[in-house]
Amino acid sequence: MYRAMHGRWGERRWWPSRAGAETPEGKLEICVGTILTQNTNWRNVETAIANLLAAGKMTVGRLHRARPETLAKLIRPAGYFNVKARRLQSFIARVHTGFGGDIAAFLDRPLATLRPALLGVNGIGPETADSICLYAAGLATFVVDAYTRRIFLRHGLITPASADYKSIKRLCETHLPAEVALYNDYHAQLVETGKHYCKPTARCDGCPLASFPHDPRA
DNA sequence: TGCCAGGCCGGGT
DNA sequence: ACCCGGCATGGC
Repeated sequence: MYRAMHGRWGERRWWPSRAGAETPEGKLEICVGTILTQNTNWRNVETAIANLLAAGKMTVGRLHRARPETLAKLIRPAGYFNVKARRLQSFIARVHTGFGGDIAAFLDRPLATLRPALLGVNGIGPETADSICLYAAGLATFVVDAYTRRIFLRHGLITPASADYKSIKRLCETHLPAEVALYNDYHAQLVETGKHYCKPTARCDGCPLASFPHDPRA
């Protein structure tokens, strides 16, 4: 299924997009993006990120010191701007107080400690935590999202009873080599495929996965 | 015109 | 352990 999707869309080259995941600025931008894109179209998130950059707020220090209302105004296009302003600052607070604002140091930990630390931040759930671990920290952890669940359900790889986050994640990680580059692109492929062909209303026609057994109504 | 978007939290059963 | 309402803008 991965080869079919990759053949259709090509390498997705998700994060890092702009600054590069090697630089602290790039890592921070990825973390901010993961929070802003919660249940939100990436297009809107790009506008919000551009606003933060233009306002010179895309640093740990500036995000930490900014008033919530100021932040909310800048990230308005991303929706849920009040909750996201708070979530952004609760994340930044950990980086600021625990690691002197050094985002690279904050991320430079094994999965076994970084992931729980992220889950302890109010506003960071399993998907956002895994996205930060995979895309910003470069750790091999599989990211599960609504499209992953929907596609796997339609293809009978999971059942409604086994469709919880942890089960789907485990399924992927036990059947795939634990490679960062693969996990990175695989998640992106699922999202791209889902956006075009696996919305709540069934439109499987032309889907790169159409030749695999599936039930559009599932 | 609705429906949907790269979720998560808090309060209630 | 689930279930649900709330959060909100912008594009197709």
